[in-house]
Amino acid sequence: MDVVSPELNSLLPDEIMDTEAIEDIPHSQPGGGTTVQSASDDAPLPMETDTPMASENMSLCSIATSTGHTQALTTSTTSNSTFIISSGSPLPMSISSSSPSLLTFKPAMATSIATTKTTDSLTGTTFSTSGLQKLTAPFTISAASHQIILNKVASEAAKSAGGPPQIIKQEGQKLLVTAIGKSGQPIVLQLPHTGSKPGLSQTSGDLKSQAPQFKVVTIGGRTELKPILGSPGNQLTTLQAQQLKTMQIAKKTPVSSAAPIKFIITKTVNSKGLSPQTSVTPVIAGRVLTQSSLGMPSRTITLSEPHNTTTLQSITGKKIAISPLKSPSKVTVVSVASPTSNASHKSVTLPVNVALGQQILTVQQSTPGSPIKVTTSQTTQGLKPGQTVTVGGVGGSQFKTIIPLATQPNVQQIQVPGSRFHYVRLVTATTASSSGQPSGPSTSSLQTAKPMMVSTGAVRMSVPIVPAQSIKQMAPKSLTSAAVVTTTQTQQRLIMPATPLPQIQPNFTNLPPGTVLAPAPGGGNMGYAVVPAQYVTQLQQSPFVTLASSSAFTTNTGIQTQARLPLNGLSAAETTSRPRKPCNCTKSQCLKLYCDCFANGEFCSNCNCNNCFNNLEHETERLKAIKTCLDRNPEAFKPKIGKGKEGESDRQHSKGCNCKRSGCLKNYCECYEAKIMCSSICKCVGCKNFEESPERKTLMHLADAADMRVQQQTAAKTKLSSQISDLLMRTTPVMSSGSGRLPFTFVTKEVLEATCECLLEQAKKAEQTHQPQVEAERMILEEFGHCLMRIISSAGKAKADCASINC
DNA sequence: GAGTTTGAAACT
DNA sequence: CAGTTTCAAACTC
Repeated sequence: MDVVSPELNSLLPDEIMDTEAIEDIPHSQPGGGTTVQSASDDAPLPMETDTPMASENMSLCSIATSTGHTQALTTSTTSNSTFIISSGSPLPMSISSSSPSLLTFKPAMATSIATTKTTDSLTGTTFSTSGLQKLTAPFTISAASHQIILNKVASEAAKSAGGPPQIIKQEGQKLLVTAIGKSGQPIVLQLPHTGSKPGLSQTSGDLKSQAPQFKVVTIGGRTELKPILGSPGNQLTTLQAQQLKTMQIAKKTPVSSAAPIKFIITKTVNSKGLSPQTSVTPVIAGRVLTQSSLGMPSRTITLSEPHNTTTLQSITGKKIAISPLKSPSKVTVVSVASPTSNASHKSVTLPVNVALGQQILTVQQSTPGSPIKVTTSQTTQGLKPGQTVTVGGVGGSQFKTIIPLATQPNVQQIQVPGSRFHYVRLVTATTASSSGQPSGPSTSSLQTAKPMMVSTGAVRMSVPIVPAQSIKQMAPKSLTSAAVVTTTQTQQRLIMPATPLPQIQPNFTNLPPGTVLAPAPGGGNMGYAVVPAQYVTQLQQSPFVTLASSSAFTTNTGIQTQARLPLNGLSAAETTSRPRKPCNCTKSQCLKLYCDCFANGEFCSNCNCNNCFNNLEHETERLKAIKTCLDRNPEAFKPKIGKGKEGESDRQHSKGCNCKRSGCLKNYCECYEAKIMCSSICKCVGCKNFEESPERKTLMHLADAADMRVQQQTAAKTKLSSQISDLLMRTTPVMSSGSGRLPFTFVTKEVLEATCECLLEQAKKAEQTHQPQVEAERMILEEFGHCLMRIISSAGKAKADCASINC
């Protein structure tokens, strides 16, 4: 085990999120026999999220009942870090570490949660799995380090199931944990070799060719991570492991028969946030992931975070608690599978996406039959079928997230901008266990689609939560993967695969900013719906949006809210504050880069376009168009204006302009439009858009003057407006008293006629004296002013009289 | 608001 | 890759 240093941590996002790698890895792996995999496909792997907390508690428990073995993984951190893993009896596992640090793998028949306090670092070299396998390797968990990587990597030794002891190696600063075997089978925690050979650590369960890896990253300064690995229980799946494989989305993952899962994510202060519904084991000032014990119908996972009140929203059967986290905080999502694997096989995919200030929380599930409860604290965002919500970070941080979908339930990732990531680990217990609420349809607080909002620093995204009923209806499409991809700088992309669509799968890394791949409306073979990130927000505004069915998206085209993501180097504030210009496309169907909406990865809304296909109703066409654009230019959706090293002064057009006639001093020029100067890469002719250009300076001055004028006018209007309101406010009491009237109320028909006569008289007078027109107008206006003054004066006197009389 | 100009995008 | 066409925004009147 290794702990990843902060520096490495900062590098992880790209590393983890590399979608290409994701796709490639599965294929590159040798036969399944050599691949380390989790126990069973059905068993979801627990995911965990790290957040930098001064003190945190985390616990993950996964339970597999079928074998009567309970697996519990608990990680608790109290001001320090603790790593505890308990596994079913067949697999006693222990990691000994020198005090004060403690790392423990401990078998438990039922759910066991162990909490240990550790000092800043944990180190150990031995990992034993009840003789089945023994892993010995130096490992370190240090509070200072912020990452823990669980990786499914095969080691040579691991290639033979139940073979020679496996080793947990400390490599660099990464911690890899591999394969979870079925009950009674060895679990391997392994640090990846530099080699890419997939290892295998598990004998039971289907071995998939994929060698999933998942990384758990702890964010934040001092958090320690406590990666947990599922137990050898029957139903721990390779799948989960694969999912956890951070960015690798298994294209062909076995459909997990995961039992109902409850997700509870809570941000708690001293466990205050724990939802009553869940059997949560509060951990000391940290996050608690709790799992129920064997035989219990519980599937609750609670993530608690200090200083939060939790509002629970429940979907029958499953609970999802989402805790908004403050940037350095952690988000944890845990899912526990219910024992009802045999129950009705309505698989439910319940994605919960939460965008937190700088955190992303995603919850996903596919569960058979049982209701789902979602608990959310603070703002939440919606749920989508198969979906993922990613929240963008701010400040140039990039993060990419790929989240496995239905077929890979239980794995979720949370990413935080910057080097801080949050991974959500969903723990699935194949057996029912926990004291969570029964999976009755009734108890859900999410009876209606309720948008959950999570405040995000610069970016806010939300997704409506699907009512429990709808969720049940959600087609358990065997989604192979879900991905959230954030590409450039502050841009974010969400990818929500619904069903496999190999032929059209876009290059995730190049999708338009803020793109979400969601189940395509209309189903069909289309597996992806590319949804602009802001559309997620749009969706949430419609209370009737149902994530359960993809068709729901099609009904929400009118939603307008734009949660724009920063583009072209502009700050989030800039982009969000400025309303998007509606396009006027007539021939491109808004599916070409001519269309600004499309080019920005947005759906058209409130546009003036004709025959627009840039909407969910035409997701198929839209997706194809995106693919076409990406084929033509992989950078097509990336910002043209790169952000300079420091400040805007260094911003530069990625390709340069080609202006011929505008001198690069008109908005035709992309450089000028972006308010940057042309650079050497520009191919413009007669360029005047350079630093010393007098024309440019003149234009700049004019522009500044114009801006100033506008500002002054705006200020004047505001002031006048406030004065008028103030005047009205002052006069209101008079009116309300019934005894007074506003001056204009004195403008009766008679007064009006008299005024007009005065004005006409003045006009005649001017005419008779042969005054020029200008002078005549002046005289008339003057007279009009006098008239007004007399009216106002009369009104004032009348009010004064009334007041005196009343007194 | 209609028409023109412009340059990026798309096409060949 | 270069030349041409298409397109929609920017601009002018």
